[in-house]
Amino acid sequence: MSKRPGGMKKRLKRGLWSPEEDEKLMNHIAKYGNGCWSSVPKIAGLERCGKSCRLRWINYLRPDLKRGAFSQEEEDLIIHLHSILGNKWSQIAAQLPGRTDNEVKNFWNSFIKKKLRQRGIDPATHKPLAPAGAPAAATPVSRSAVFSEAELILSSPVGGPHMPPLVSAESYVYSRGSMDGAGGVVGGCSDDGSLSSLSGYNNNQTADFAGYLDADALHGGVIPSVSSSSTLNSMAGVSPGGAANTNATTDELCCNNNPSNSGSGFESSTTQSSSNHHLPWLELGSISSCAEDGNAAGAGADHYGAALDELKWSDYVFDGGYPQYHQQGQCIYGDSKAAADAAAGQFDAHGLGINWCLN
DNA sequence: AACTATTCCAACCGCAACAAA
DNA sequence: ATTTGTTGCGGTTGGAATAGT
Repeated sequence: MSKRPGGMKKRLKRGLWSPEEDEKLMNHIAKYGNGCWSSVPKIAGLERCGKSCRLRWINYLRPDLKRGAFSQEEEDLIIHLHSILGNKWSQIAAQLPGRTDNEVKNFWNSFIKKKLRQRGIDPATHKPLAPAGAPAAATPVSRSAVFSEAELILSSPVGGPHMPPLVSAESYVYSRGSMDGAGGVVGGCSDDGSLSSLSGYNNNQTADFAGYLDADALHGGVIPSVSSSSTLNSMAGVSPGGAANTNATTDELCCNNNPSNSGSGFESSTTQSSSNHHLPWLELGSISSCAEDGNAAGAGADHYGAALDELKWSDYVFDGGYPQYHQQGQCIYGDSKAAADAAAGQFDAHGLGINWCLN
């Protein structure tokens, strides 16, 4: 599946990853943690660029990935978040534990987009499509206007108990139930392009940004900062080296993420709120959240780190939890999507947490 | 059965942001 | 202040899988 030859000094392998390569990479991460991706290929004996290794890990090998079909709730959430955030896939994915930005993006492009169009909604603007013959689509919503508002929202402290509603609820209905049937969506943005109304995230239930973006509503996660929170950091998953990546010195960084290092191999999300209900291993350990700045500072982090000391990453990875390969490592859960779905039940973040904690 | 078209998704690319030297 | 290296993100692409003829 080579994309382009790309004359490099040292010939790097491209295309699909083989099970052997995956194993090497997982072995490497099990041993050293992640971080310093540029050195990973050399140390791990992979003929890939570090970037490719990173992608492979983030999008495919990470044990906290959910995989399997998107649920109705996830789909609705994606649509709704997209209406607010636009193509900020990493931020959208951050609200979907176990999902990667790539996965969400693909899902959007291959499924949701189509579906919205079928229902007469412009997936780009989330407004009703102009009827055929009408002058080109309804004045496109000024994305900048929308985003600036969204970003304003996002950048403002979330969770203020009395954050005023930013929009009133009207008729921006995405919920499947509401859309099925004649007419689909009506209403939407105000003339000035701002998202003046967003409602019915769930069956016309009145909603507003503030409510929608409430930490609890968003799987307990605080909206990630636009700056640097990555999917990896902000998803409810293992984030080996997460904060360490940003704080450690280079010397430390290059593989200081060994899980045995005071838990630093697995930092909790930078975007976790105090509610960790999507961090089952935290629940199991009754661990409070970490500092929001991603430094995992404070008692919560210490607690977390201590608990994680108990984890045996390599045990998990290579003991039972190690995925089965299917055709060039493309399906790590079994022979079919069904199997994958079934497996997901025990290999999702929850199962993972349990496994790890039990190890 | 053979061929073609379409769909889906893993992986790649380029760019931007950031940190360290 | 500048350069260099690393990481993260979003857009795009190639090809395997699947559906249709």
